[in-house]
Amino acid sequence: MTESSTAPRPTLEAVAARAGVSRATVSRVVNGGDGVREPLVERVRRAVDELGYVPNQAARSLVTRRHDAVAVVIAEPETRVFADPFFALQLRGISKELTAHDSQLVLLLTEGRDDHVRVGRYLAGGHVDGALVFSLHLDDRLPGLIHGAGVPTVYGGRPGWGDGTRGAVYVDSDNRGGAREAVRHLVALGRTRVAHITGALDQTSAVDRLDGFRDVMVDADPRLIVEGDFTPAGGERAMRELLDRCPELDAVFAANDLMASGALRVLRERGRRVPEDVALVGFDDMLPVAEQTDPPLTTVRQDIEEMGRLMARLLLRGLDRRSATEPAASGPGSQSGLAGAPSSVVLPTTLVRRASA
Amino acid sequence: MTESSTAPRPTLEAVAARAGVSRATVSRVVNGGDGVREPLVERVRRAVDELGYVPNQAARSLVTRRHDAVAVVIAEPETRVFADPFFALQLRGISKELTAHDSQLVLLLTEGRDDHVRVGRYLAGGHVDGALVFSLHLDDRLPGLIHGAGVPTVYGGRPGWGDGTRGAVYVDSDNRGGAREAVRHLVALGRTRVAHITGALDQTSAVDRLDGFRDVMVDADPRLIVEGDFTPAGGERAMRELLDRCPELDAVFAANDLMASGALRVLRERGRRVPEDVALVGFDDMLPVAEQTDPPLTTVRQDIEEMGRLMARLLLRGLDRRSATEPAASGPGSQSGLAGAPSSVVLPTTLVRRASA
DNA sequence: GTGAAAGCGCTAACAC
DNA sequence: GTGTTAGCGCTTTCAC
Repeated sequence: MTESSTAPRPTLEAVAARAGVSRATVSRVVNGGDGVREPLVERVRRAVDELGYVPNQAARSLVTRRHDAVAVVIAEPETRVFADPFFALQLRGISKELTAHDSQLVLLLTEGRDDHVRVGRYLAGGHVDGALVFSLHLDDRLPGLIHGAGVPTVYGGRPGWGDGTRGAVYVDSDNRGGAREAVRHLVALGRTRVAHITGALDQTSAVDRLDGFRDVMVDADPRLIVEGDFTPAGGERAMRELLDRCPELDAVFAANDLMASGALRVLRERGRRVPEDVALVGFDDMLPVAEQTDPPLTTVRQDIEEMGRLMARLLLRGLDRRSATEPAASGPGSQSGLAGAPSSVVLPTTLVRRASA
Repeated sequence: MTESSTAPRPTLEAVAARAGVSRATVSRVVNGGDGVREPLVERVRRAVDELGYVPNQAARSLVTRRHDAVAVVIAEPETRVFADPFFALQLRGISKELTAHDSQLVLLLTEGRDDHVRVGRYLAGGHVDGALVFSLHLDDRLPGLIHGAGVPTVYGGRPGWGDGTRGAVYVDSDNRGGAREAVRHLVALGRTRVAHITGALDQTSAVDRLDGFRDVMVDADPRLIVEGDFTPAGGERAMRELLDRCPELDAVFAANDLMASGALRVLRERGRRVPEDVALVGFDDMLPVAEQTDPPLTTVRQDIEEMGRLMARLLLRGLDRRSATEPAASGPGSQSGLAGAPSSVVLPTTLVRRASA
């Protein structure tokens, strides 16, 4: 294992001794140096460099109760977690924003229900200043546990109505509006037998997109709606079922691009031309997928990285606000529902027209 | 922001008071309960539950110098970071192993050179017990910084020969052997004009695969080797160049599946049949890619998730060993090169035959 | 076996 | 401005 000496790291004390000042002064310099005269600042800085001093974060957190760290919880029980670039993009957005704010990203991946308790315990343990939580499923008890942990939280996607999610702050896309636009586009193309491959219906994004579909296809033939699971394989399966049940369909709206790509393969395999025989619209505008299918996908774009960034920004803003007002507002039982508290954001979507519809 | 009361969390002290014992006893119970008599253990446990006590990790770390956290550093400057399922898979493997060991995963994504200093500082700050580092580029100063930080580290992929990487522990695939096998397969198929699309040559994996290619195609026409960058777009670009330079080529070995998929598109676009006119082999066996291209890719499989798991296991084993021997071995300047220290692992690869070659 | 007491390294009042 | 001091909540000798 690569590593250098196990020599004990220098402490504030050591720096103070070397610079010939008190620990308090060193502390001030290390934390910005306000209210310390220039020559001293200089002396301390030099001592810090010479000794290679780095503050011990544990000691600092112990007194400040800040950690400059945020947990990112991805509650995806299945193998799907990362195969989907979706999470990756959100993570990037989050990472950028946190970095800019000098906060660390602690990644909590949950593989199954058991992990939820672990996550709850971790959050309650006061390791992090806040949490960003994704991909909740309707029956999750995670929100309850998180609520119980008393950690400021922003959700990615509108959470369901489980424990502790009323009043929750979240960032979401306009899933319903986007779906509506997608289906309207198909209708405008003259398609009349429009099918829908839904996402996993235990997630609000899938439900909202289905609602959007129904908004336009008010009395859609129920055979034209099949539940998928957001994976390419699920898209294939759903497409086969649709084709079997309703061979005369002339358009498909898939709840994400990954499923659309699966559907596309099945359509080709069954000899349907896209878009001539069947028009196809996806959701996400995940470039590596949407641009590289043949034909490229018409899809509903949501700015995923921006969603991530926004979540982080919302959380950090809340934390700053709270630490600013803390002395006054804190106390047993106080809720953080102050005026000016961050509130949820729903981002608009746009239809991107390519060749598939 | 969702959260419950800001009521101060109970401390050891509080639990001790409630259970009618000393802090020391509570601490013992919380940490396993050895050497505490059963009735007391029970009393303390109940008090813990009733109060909802969760240990404050900062306080604990301050004295134990353990953090039960491991940093995962992904040094990928470009947008590519996550679009590539490669990282995702490794992360999953790592996450599983860390979880089983009750360690947290702190994700450090670097977007550019500037971030390296930040990462170095973070690691030196003693936030984590060790680090897992990926995707180093040859000119990276990251290894130097990490070495300087004095944190036990395991690398993903053989690091180059920058600062502080001699003697480094790493987990890698047998890139050279795998490449050899791929190219031999093409040769066995009767192909004589075998081209190679390399990965980004500032990474050892790309260099090793190129070496493997050369091992078999001993005096390959230099026009048949084009540098790619591990992305689909890079694969397309490289394939175009190859076709322009050397239209008579009859086989291509791409250094990963993503580039192979790009190459495949270009081959189709230029009217070459795969595998009839041009046989194509990839590397990775990234299922969502390799299985779903048309035709499916023949490729060199490496077990990426297992690599991640192994990296974590190696690191954790090293940490355990070290904390066990610490009292004796530590001291200024001591290196952790003890007998029994984990050493690097190179995992075998296997050729997976599908339709493309 | 259990408790008392001494810090871990730092920040934040409060004096000077 | 700068130093002094009192903890933050926990683990860990060391007595009993």
